[in-house]
Amino acid sequence: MAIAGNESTPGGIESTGLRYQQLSGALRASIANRDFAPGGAIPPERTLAKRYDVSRVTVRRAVDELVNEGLLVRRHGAGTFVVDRVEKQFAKLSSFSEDMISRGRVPSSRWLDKTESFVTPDESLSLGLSPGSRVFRFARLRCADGISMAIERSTIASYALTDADAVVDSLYAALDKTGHRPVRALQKLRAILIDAEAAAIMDIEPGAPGLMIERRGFLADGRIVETTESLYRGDAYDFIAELVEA
Amino acid sequence: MAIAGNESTPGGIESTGLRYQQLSGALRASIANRDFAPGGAIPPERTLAKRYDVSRVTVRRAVDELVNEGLLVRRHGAGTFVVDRVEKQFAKLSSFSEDMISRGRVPSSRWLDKTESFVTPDESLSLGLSPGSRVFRFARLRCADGISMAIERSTIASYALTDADAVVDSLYAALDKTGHRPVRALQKLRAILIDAEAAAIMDIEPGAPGLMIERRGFLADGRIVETTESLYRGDAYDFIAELVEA
DNA sequence: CTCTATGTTACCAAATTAGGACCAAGGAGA
DNA sequence: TCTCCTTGGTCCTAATTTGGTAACATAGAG
Repeated sequence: MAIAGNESTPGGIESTGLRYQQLSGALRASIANRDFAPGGAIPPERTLAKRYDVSRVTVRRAVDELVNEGLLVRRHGAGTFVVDRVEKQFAKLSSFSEDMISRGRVPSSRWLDKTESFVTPDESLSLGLSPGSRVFRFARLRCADGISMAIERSTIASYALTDADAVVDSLYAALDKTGHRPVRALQKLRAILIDAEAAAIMDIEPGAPGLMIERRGFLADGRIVETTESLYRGDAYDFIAELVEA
Repeated sequence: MAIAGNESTPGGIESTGLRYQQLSGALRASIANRDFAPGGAIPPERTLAKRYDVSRVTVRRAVDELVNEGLLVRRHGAGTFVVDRVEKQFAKLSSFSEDMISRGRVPSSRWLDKTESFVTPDESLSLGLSPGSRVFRFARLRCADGISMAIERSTIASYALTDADAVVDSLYAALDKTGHRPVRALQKLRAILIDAEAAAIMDIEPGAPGLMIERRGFLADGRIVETTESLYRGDAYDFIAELVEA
């Protein structure tokens, strides 16, 4: 298989134009799809160069990216290996309920939304669903000891749940029942100011500091089953993570 | 596709009539629509010139506008790229400079403090040092491509460095030389509002969202060699973490 | 006329990519 | 142990692509 060429796509999405970026994307997909087994070696650089019809320099640059991202590890003379994340277990961010319980607080929540509808174009991209697919939407106000702590908005691919009411308390418990609980997740986190709408729901002042966390949950086969946007109160929540050397 | 002509719009909004402004508007839209992927390259100038049927000079002026607005970045010999929010690999233990270099951005910093002194009682606890021990203190304004990104305040156990001036550029590089680079770290992260003092240093508005990260760096033998408080601009920094759901 | 926006052309400089050579580390088998 | 092969690590040269810059021409507005 060769990487797509560099010809322009007049009405469509632009390709980056840099071959090593296209290649690193292809490799990233192979890792996510488990084409390259976690902990196992990926094909040697010379093989990849032939397979994708690029030079070894380009392969090395593409692999460099993934090594920098921590997805791959090189071992001189042995090969390049997919990092096995199950053994690392660093940066384990526990779920809201678990987190609250471990702090000796009582978690509760109020439903803001619990519906089934069609994907938006944005979601069809991020969930990898075809336009017109159905999804479940859940939104909850999360509280600890009766004090509002966060707003959680989840979108779930329709194949993962029988119906919206299958989620009574824990979303992940419901996904577990259908065998669609994510085994891996990517989280993106940034600091924002809490806007008027969210502030009203949480009964706090607008403009307060907040943490926005976007999570994409992956199934074992690489499909994205869940996207969740969580907005945490900055004045009430700390995140702790343990890091290891890259 | 060609840009709309120059005819006047009688009752409507005044079109500028300058082709490069129309073009920069079209490009701005393409960026907003994600037709040009964030972080990816836009088509080369010669391609844009052909596609929009304008000269390369005009393309360059249009691109100049977007570069000045900070939406695009040029890289000689490589292409012009859509600026993406910095995504920091939260689970990866790397220093600011290493992180920026690996992303192809140019790190720089301004020293705010670089001294040797005695531990405070607080620090003697967190660093595990006996009262009266000496420590190095470093504080820097961190920039990427000349734009302020964070304020970093580090305290280093004195055994880990020969003298304060050993840190020229990268703190972790200096620690590496003496064999005292942390192999593990604990980070605590929370959202805050940037106060007047920090805002003045970073040249931004007070009250902007920020991420405060406290890090304790451990040596292989378990000693804490480093404590760092970093204040990141919320509008310029994303943190990403990959995790395994329990 | 001048001034400005734009087009055309040419060439320079920097980055990517290709392709190759050689070295060093690791593993497999005699 | 030793040898041989594979694999990543490093260096080089050359071609191609891409942005950087300059000189000059053209058209329209004032």
